[in-house]
Amino acid sequence: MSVDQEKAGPRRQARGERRIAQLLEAAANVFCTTGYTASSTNAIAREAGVSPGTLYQFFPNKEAIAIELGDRLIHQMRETTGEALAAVDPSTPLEEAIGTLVDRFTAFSCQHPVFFALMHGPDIPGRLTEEHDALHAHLLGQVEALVAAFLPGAPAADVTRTAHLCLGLYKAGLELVLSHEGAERDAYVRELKNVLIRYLEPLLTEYRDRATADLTTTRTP
Amino acid sequence: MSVDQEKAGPRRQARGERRIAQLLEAAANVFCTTGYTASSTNAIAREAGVSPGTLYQFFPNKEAIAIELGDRLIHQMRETTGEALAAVDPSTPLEEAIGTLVDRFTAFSCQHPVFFALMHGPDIPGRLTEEHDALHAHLLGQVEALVAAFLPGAPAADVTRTAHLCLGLYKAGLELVLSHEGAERDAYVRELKNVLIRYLEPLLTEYRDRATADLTTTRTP
Amino acid sequence: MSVDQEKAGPRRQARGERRIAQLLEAAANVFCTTGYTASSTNAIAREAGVSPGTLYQFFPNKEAIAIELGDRLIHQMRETTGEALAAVDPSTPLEEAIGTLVDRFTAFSCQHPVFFALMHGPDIPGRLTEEHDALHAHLLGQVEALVAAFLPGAPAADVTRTAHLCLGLYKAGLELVLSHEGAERDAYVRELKNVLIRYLEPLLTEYRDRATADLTTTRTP
Amino acid sequence: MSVDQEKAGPRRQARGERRIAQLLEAAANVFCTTGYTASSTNAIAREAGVSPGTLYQFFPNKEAIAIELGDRLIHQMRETTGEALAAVDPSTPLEEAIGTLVDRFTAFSCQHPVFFALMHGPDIPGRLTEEHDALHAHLLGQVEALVAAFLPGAPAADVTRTAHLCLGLYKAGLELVLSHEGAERDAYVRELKNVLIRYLEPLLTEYRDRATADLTTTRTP
DNA sequence: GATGAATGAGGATTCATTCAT
DNA sequence: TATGAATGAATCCTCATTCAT
Repeated sequence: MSVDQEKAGPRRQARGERRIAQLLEAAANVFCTTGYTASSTNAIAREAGVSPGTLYQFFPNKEAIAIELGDRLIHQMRETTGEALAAVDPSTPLEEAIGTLVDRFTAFSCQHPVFFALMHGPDIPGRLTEEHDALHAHLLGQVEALVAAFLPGAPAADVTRTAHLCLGLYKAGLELVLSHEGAERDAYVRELKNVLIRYLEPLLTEYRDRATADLTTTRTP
Repeated sequence: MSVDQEKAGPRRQARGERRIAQLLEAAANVFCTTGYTASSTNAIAREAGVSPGTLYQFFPNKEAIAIELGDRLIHQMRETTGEALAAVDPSTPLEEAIGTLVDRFTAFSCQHPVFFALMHGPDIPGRLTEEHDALHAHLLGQVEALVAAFLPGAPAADVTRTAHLCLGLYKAGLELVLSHEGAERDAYVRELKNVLIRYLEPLLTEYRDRATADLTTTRTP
Repeated sequence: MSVDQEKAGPRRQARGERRIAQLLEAAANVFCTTGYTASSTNAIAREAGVSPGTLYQFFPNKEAIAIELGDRLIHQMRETTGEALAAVDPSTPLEEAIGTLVDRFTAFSCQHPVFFALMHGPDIPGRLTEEHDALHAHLLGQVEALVAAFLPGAPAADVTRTAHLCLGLYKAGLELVLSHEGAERDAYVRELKNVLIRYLEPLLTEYRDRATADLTTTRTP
Repeated sequence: MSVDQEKAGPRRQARGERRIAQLLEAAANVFCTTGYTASSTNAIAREAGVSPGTLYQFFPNKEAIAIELGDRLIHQMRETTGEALAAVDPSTPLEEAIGTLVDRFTAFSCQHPVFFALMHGPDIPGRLTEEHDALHAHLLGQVEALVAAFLPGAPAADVTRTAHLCLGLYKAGLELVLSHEGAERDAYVRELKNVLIRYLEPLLTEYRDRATADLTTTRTP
């Protein structure tokens, strides 16, 4: 809290931040080219141009790197896609909403390929590791919020299930999108939107009808 | 001499075949619990209760194990789901077709959890290793055949794309199915069917209409 | 000793002999292409088209194979080059003797490349393994006999030393001969002869003179 | 920062250099006692008193160790025997030249027994591995230069062949020298010199005469 | 005799992580 | 902070040899 610390502290922190950013970028590259499981901390350090020791000065282990990377991706995503999410409210036509969301998110994923690498955890279904869990949980939370908004009155279990499905379908579609280019990629984007729209549309009307019915039922005792 | 061989040969082979089956079963377990990439041949041998050397008497490396495992799964799948596939022809109502297929395939996947582990290749999108490729290619081929049958006259590129999508959606749904149990699992199965039906239904009518239009155009010159 | 044994015995032995020959031939091939140290018994068995177990029915270990191979080579060599050795007596002019011997032995080595592989033991000077020792000792014995014949009256130590040298020089030359072909190989053969002739010629005259001197000294007291 | 590097850098390098020297010395010992092919990196690490991982921090594999060892030997040899080579020019009487060279080189080989172990490649004639090749090529180059100097006007092929032979003869002699001690060793050194002198002497006069003849022929047309 | 399955120690090599400087 | 050397357990895989059939 002394003046000295106030001067040195930020400078150090600044340097530390640069190192961390550098390491995370390197990690992103390595994760993308090698896959998370097969990536080694030594390889990340090498890619970052620092020694292994330096890496461990900032991260206690490999998983921590992935977690931090995931967190930063979440933040960046919020900044990039936040307005899109905000602009989407239940009054938006579904087609438009899905269109905007998928466009934004696929654009983000294309710019940050590591996003996909992190989403695809180490294969074991059920057993999620912390970093993938964090990323997944975040996305799921957002999707759940959206689903809840679009399906008012739907039971929590249904909302969760629908959100899980939407996220899963999106990830599946994204994989195909990322593994193609040009016109074909665009075609996959289009189809992914169709999948989601067609799946959700009936749910929307179903719950709208049900809500009306409930209303009627309630009003006419 | 021929008698000798007839007696001894099969006996040897029998023991070997048992070992192979045992190793493959062990590998399936290890792949499921550890994930393919993180699985080690030593762990597989240990699980099978044999020495590492024994494993290498039958398989040259880890990939070969996955390949053989995949091949056997494909065969078993053919036997188990073959009639379902055969019974499905374009005259079948889509809902019924999808229902049967998804039921059969999810049942199979639930009985052979390693099937999912092998379908989920080592994280790196695009870079497919041989064993996952084989499995994936087989499934894709079947799906393509189905899609082609249901969308007669569709351009090859569309068929392929649709097949890719269906398979991807199925895999995504399967992951959710496998990670739930009981009633919730059933619910996911239902929703997975809905996803596929709703996505494909419009394509069917679209191509049917187009075919009719072509017919009309051709007939009235 | 019964009739049965007399019938079966030889037949069995004949079969065994064939197997042994087959294994030794395979071993020769493997030793030549892989080098003795790096050769594996499994590889030899595979090359011979038999199982590892069969190999161990005839040879207790890898070294025994090399020993037997060496012994057979010695026998074959005796048959092939024996007359050459026999024909060489001190009355033969050195040039002719060396010429004949080198020709015979290089011809033999070219026909049996494993001969060289076995002569070149596992690198460690001094530490000779049994099989190479046997081969080496045999050759050395023959060379010593020759040297002793050509240098009558030479002290044993000198004979041994000269023999060691001649054999060493021959082996060095042989390596060069074997690693060339056609005219160049012939040139190396010629030069190898020259090396030996020029080295030994002075020794011959030296000992002849010394012998004469001794004679004179003894006669004129 | 530069100060840091100037301070830290060399210190690190110093430690590393010491380790490398230590590892190379250990490797030399192991190669000598076990032979190159049969030597294991684990054994080398053990001999050096470090863990296997440490070895691999400095050398990517066994061959790299041999290569570096060979390189250092070449350098040491240059320093130790360089003046001897330099002092030898065609005007030197052959006997003296050979005497000096053999004395120097055998002295060096006796002090560095691994030199011989590395010269003796892995048994397979023709198939040279990089490390032995480097050493061999270096020696051959020097011998060729000498031969060319002593046999002016000799065709390149003859020079190369003669060099190959001299080197081979030297190696053969060296093996004998190394496997004896005391007076007997000296005797082998003497004989090795004799071999080389007697083999080369006639070549010298031959080419001298030929050169004179050419001169005469040219002058008296 | 012959087979081929079985062994387990040992080979090269990698890797997450720690530590002295 | 930063370095890079150090670790040692774990990786994949091989090999000489044995054993039940």
